[in-house]
Amino acid sequence: MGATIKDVAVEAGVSVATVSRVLNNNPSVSEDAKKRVSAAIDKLGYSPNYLGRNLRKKHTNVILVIMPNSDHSFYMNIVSGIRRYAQPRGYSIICASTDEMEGMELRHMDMLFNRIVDGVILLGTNFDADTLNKLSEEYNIALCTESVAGAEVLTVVVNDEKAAYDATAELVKEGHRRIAFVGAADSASSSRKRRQGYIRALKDASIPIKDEYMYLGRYDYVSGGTAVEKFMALPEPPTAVFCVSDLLAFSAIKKANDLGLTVGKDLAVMGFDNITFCEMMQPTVSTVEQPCMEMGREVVRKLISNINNTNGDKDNGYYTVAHRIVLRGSTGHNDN
Amino acid sequence: MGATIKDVAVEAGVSVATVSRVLNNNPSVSEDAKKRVSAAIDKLGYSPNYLGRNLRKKHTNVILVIMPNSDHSFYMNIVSGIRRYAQPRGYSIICASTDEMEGMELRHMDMLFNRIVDGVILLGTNFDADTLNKLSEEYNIALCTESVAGAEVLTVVVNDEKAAYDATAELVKEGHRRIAFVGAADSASSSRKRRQGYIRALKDASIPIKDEYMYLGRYDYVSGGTAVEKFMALPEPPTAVFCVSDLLAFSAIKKANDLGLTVGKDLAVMGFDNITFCEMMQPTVSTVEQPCMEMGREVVRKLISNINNTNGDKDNGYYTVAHRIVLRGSTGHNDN
DNA sequence: GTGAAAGCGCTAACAC
DNA sequence: GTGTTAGCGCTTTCAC
Repeated sequence: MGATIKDVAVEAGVSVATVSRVLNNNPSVSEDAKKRVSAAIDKLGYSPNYLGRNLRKKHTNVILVIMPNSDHSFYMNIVSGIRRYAQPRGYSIICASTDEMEGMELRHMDMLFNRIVDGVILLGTNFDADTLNKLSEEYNIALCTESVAGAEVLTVVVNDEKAAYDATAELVKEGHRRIAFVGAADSASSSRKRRQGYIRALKDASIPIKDEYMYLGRYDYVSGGTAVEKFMALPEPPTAVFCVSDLLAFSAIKKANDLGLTVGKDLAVMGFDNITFCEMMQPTVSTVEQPCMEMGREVVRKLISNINNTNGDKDNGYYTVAHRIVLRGSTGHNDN
Repeated sequence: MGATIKDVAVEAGVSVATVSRVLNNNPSVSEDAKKRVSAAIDKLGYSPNYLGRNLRKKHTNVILVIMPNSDHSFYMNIVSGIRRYAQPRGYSIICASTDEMEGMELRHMDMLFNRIVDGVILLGTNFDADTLNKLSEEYNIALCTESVAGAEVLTVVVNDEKAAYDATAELVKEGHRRIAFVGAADSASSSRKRRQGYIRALKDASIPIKDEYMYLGRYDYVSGGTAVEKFMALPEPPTAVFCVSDLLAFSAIKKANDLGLTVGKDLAVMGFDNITFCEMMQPTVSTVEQPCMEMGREVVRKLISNINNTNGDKDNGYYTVAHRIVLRGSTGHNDN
């Protein structure tokens, strides 16, 4: 088992250099030699050992995507977008997830330090700006969906502030004046920015900001329900809730249902992300769509360009990509 | 950038062999040397190049998981189980997904052929038994959640026939006599087996099998709704529907709702997999739970043992793992 | 306890 | 158009 380039060479009666040349589509090799090498490869069932190749070439053509957790089906859409761009260009994409465990992110980054991958795309990160900047000097990294303030690192995100502004403004337009907000802790820059957008939209509509209409928990499922429970116990409960993730919206909707409210009528709920399940829920859920495919494509496109950029001027820009408000049943709109 | 073992050696005033020894925790190295090497490593910010290391060691300690698509959040739970076992044992797990595209599976397997990974776990496959058997001779591969008939390859799955039998029997026990089935094409062994289990359960209850109560589509979301639409147009529509995936159940439920039926009362729906969203749906959905964590753990445990088994007798066994029926709102049970 | 040196499989100068 | 050879960064015998 495990034929090497040398085996192929003797089988084909040529030197290893010639074999290597046909492997790499080097034009300067005769038709005859090419044919004999191909035959030998087939006969021996040879495939090149990439450890040797990559060691020599000093790059691997694989890019690692690190996700904070694995239950956001939203991340998968980004990965799809990344893959669709990268694969035809000779890059393999591999994924790892942090499962929100301490130290895991750094563990995964080892693949970068150990030269197993050429670059890393972080779909959310716990690294601070300093660390990121230092990392970015020596390695090719990029942020996607979650920026970090002060980090001069290639990042592509949605304009979170504007997106939240638009979502909230839409709720206002529907006639709501008592609009609550469910966010994650402000440490997540996306949630912080969305909260700012929410506040700005209320201000623009001359609606006073109420602390009791703001709930900050975690990005995951449970917090939404807790928030709604709290909101609905208020003397003046809100008529609309804007959640910074669809998962949060789902749990908010469920709790509202349990409380006997008809979502879309008694209470409007708006999510964020537009994951597939939004259309499967009952009612379907309104949300802010992040253009996952496009984000994935853009971030990997720029990252690859950085990787191939030997002269030091890499693109560490901050790019935003257009969001879209999707109105469905949970805000009283018709489906389809 | 990119210090090598040689740099560390000169910095520490020792030979590369000694550096390598401390890197690999070889006991036969003096405290003093160890200290100097560690200092040099820190100073230079050195991390070993795994391409060199792996080339020499002839293994990489990474295992690849290939998924048929990326929207089954169910797969992610298996990957979690795999990771939780593998990581503490020095193995990295990386994921790739086929996105149901022709040829992608083989493309990903290249990582195995190219020695980039030590083994592969297939969460569903398009390879036939012959191919799999041939592959398994030379490489370490395993199947999980989806077996293939005639393949003598390490596989761990749920007993699909029995699981479907139990699910259907439960529906019978609830008093249903008109029970429909929504499956994927029989080419998917899991779906075929589940259909067999469904049939056996009906037979055991002396309920005649009706062709018009059987719908075979795809594993994904849409088919469920189509099926329900068809079923409900029947002169004698079913009172219960068993779907071979939760996604199918979700879409069945949605369609039933659209048709004005109250799921859990007018129509019972049972899914398969127990993905997280089952608890978020309205009503919550009853299902057959596959013990993802356990499956992941078992399959990777056995695969790693195969990888480390230099003498040729590898474990190509077929293992099943216990399923569990979870009763929720969609079959009229309380959510608790 | 430590170092010199061979070699893992491959690519790329260089020579012819 | 082809072969020879050095060497990518590392581990591991084998001497000492």
